[in-house]
Amino acid sequence: MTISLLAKELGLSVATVSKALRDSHEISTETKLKVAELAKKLNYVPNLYASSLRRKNSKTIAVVLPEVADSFFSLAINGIEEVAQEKGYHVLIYLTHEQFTREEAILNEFKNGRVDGVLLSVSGERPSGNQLQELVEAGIPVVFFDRIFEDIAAARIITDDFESGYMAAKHLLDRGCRQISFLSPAKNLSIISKRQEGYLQALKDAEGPEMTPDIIYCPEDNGQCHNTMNTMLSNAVRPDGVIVSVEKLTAPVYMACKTLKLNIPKDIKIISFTNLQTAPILDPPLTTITQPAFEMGKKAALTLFKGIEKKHYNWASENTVIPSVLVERQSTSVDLEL
Amino acid sequence: MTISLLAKELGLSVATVSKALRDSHEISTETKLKVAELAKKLNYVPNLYASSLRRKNSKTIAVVLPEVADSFFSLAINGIEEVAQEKGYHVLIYLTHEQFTREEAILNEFKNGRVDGVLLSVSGERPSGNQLQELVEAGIPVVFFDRIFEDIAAARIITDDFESGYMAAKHLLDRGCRQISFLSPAKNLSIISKRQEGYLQALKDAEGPEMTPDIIYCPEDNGQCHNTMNTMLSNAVRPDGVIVSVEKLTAPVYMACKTLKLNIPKDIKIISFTNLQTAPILDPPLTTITQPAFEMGKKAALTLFKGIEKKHYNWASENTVIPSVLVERQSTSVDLEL
DNA sequence: CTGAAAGCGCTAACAA
DNA sequence: TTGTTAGCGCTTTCAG
Repeated sequence: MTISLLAKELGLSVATVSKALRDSHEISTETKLKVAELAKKLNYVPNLYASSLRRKNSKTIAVVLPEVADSFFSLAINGIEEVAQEKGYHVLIYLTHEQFTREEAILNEFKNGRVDGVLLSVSGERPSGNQLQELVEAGIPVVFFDRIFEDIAAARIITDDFESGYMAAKHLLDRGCRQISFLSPAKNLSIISKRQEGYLQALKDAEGPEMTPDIIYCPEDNGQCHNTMNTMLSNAVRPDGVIVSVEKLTAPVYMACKTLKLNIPKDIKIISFTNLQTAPILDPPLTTITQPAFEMGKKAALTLFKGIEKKHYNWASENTVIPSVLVERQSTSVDLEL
Repeated sequence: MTISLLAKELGLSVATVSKALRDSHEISTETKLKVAELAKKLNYVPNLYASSLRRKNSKTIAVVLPEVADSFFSLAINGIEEVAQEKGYHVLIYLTHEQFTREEAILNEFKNGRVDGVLLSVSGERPSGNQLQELVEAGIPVVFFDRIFEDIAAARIITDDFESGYMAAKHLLDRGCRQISFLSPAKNLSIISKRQEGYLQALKDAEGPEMTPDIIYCPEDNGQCHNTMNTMLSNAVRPDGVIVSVEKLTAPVYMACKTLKLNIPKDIKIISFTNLQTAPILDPPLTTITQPAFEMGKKAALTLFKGIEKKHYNWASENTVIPSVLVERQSTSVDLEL
């Protein structure tokens, strides 16, 4: 089914049919009706590629993520998809698996009209600065969400990672912890560094004797990670509080505590950056710093469409910070109602 | 950057450049090299829409899911994306939110060359039979995964839901349960019915006095669900075993038990269909039936590409069943080492 | 081995 | 209000 077929059937020109289909003001209501009717009857679906080629837009956006097996990104996708569907846009999804080269290759493909805009959470290895710069210069709207690349002038939807890190540490301090470790994935992610800075600052600001920060790197391959944790927790001076800076390290820590028969929160208190919906039914229920994932996804998409629709000339300097919230549960409680 | 620009620069024709770019055998190695070099230097990226329009394929597949905030689908996406990226394909993602009308609208868009193939997990309301039929008839490869629509002849990648349901019930029976409830979402999903049938069969097959099945529907809006569970668990004859047929009902059940001070597994044993990675650190650790999510995604994509590449003439009758596995943990244990 | 030319389906000047 | 026409960038016969 093509426009020209419709046109022939109706005894009209392709131009007229095309305009009628797009509800142009220069077409009579009568013909519009006739066209619409036949289109429906014959189940006409426009060829998006033809129209994209001609109009130089594609009605599709790209979402580039490190991964999707993390509840933050899952929730964010929901937010993104919701507004995209509302706007009649299609959503392409790409996973970088935190690999720089993949990210580069992916972004490179967007330079030729493939997508009308890009939503990006940069990979851990290092951000694809050049590709990004070129994209932005090519006039393709880019919105960072959650994980940004500072050097590129693009809109940003983030949460307050420094604040959150500070908040997490402060929370543990308030609960009496004096030896707080910060558990970090090996990657040099900006958001993790910010959380880490917040943690360091909170230690500095704390009353009483100075505390020595303790940052522990846990590579993502399981074996290693488990060992690191076991060592950390079996040490003579083991932490009495742990900040888990990233969701995927939560389960390993809990498991390690179980193995070593460390009681949470009596022996050690744990707070974790996560959107896990099972936090309240963990053993014990986990105190979390929860990111507004859905909202961030939604807001990011909304901002991207501002850029795509060129409604706001300075949309690219938008810098939205949506606060994370600390939800206190038993993993950091002081009384032992467990 | 277009082919004709490259051609001009090189003093060649567009045809030659096009062929060189696609590594055609009718082009000399020398010119191929020259073309490749300049293309890289000028950062040429082919316009996918132009080539799609011409070739009638799009190098993109669609993945249509009920939702993504479920660990099964998150994991499946990873599998899908992996093989798509390997094949150089793009992945469009669409969420139906279990709504029939959305699913219909989405599928309808695929009729005009938008995608080369569709990976579909049907929505809960009811499957979009007509749209699907038309898609299949239009020659667009469709692969069902996890949730299928029986009446449509398309490849299927599923798990053994009847078996799993049977296995779950059998497991509880073996652990001494005599009053087993089956917790179901309100939707009429084929996979849930299969699990349910397995459960019913297991009850029938069980030795000893006949047991009355008890199927409890929990609508997805939270309040309702919570009430239903509270009622179920406060009844005079409350269940001593529960099969949670779908991931998202797990947390509510655990919460309800907590509220009612029911001890799992002493007072009530729970087994759940879920891919939650936090299952081992729940309170208590949760016995699960785990679906091979990543593998299913991967296999589904692989099968789809068979269809797209037309390598196997009868790929559409492929019907792969990947078994789920029962992982026993404390939520169904008989001794009270808790 | 290279090139000329037609056209994929649609849109947007411009004419009528 | 409708129609004519010229492409968008690419692929693909078919000639050279």
